[in-house]
Amino acid sequence: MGRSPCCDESGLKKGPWTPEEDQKLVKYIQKHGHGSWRALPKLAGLNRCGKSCRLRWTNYLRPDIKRGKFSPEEEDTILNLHSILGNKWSAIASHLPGRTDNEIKNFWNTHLKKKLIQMGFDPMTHRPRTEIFSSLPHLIAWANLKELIDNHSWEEQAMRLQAEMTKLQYLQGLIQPSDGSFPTSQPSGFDMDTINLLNSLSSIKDNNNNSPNGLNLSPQLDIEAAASLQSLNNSVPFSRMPNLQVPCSFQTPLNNKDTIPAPDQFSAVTINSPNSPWHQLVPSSTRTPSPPSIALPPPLSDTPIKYNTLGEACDTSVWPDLLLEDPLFHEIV
DNA sequence: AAGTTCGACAACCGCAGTCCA
DNA sequence: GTGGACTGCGGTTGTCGAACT
Repeated sequence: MGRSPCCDESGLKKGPWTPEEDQKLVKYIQKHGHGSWRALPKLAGLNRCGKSCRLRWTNYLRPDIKRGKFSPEEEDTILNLHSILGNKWSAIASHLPGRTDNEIKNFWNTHLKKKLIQMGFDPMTHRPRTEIFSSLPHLIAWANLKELIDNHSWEEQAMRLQAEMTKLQYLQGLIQPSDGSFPTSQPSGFDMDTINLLNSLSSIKDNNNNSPNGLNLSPQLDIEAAASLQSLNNSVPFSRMPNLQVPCSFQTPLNNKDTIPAPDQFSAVTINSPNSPWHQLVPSSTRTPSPPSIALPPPLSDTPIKYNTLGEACDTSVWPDLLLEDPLFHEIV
């Protein structure tokens, strides 16, 4: 075991590296390899500790490092892997060629984590932050009461409150489908973890097949992933789940040309009134199953379309219109 | 224009695991 | 088997430039 000797020996430089130091380090490693990091600084003529040299090399100077913005595909992979692996940055980095664990960690902390929180998801569990939704009825009631006192009649407000509660129930049903209260798209026992795993397997497999920089899975794992996908496809409505399980749009216009057909086991039905431009997807016992090929996920890089838990096409960067329209949502989030 | 705040990211710290004498 | 040296890893801090007041 043994604790590593402290790097703080007096005289050793700390802080940002200068171009000259970088050049020395690169030159030395190109010529001799890094060998022992502890011995390297002296040999390379650097007034740094070996640990600092190692970090500088692995996180910044290594020739195979890919710099610049993360692509949407990389972001997708990070999110999926993080939902399974948690903060195992090195493990995640091993699936993203050219990216370092430090870079991914920073990207997560500065971008993705905030994004998830803003969307109301717990960045650690990737599940909806239920405390927000459990407090929603109270907040809505409070807000409505305030508005009621200010502006409207009791009758008018009673109707509004009822509408809000219906909206909320619908929302909860979609986000937490396992409670079985509202339209649910998943068979019992098919939880978020399974979805995450499935999602990741799907993206891993796709990356492996389609990208020269794809993931380096062993053939065996690839076969297992494919087998898992296939078996899950037999029991699961959709094999390609959305990023983060973001509930995307809860309703889509019926007359929209771009509307994606409801996936297998679901029918589009109108809600509220026959003239409503909106529909929701509900389990359907009458539809015939789709061919297996439909259930297989399209290649990640080739498909701009993503699906929410109901299988709707959606833009994962967008929150449900229902929520976004609600000023209360902005107050809470 | 100067001061302050914020965000992004590079770098550091310290624990834990592995290797080897 | 033991303990020191070394490396890997994840969390945290520091720095710097941009945006804001």
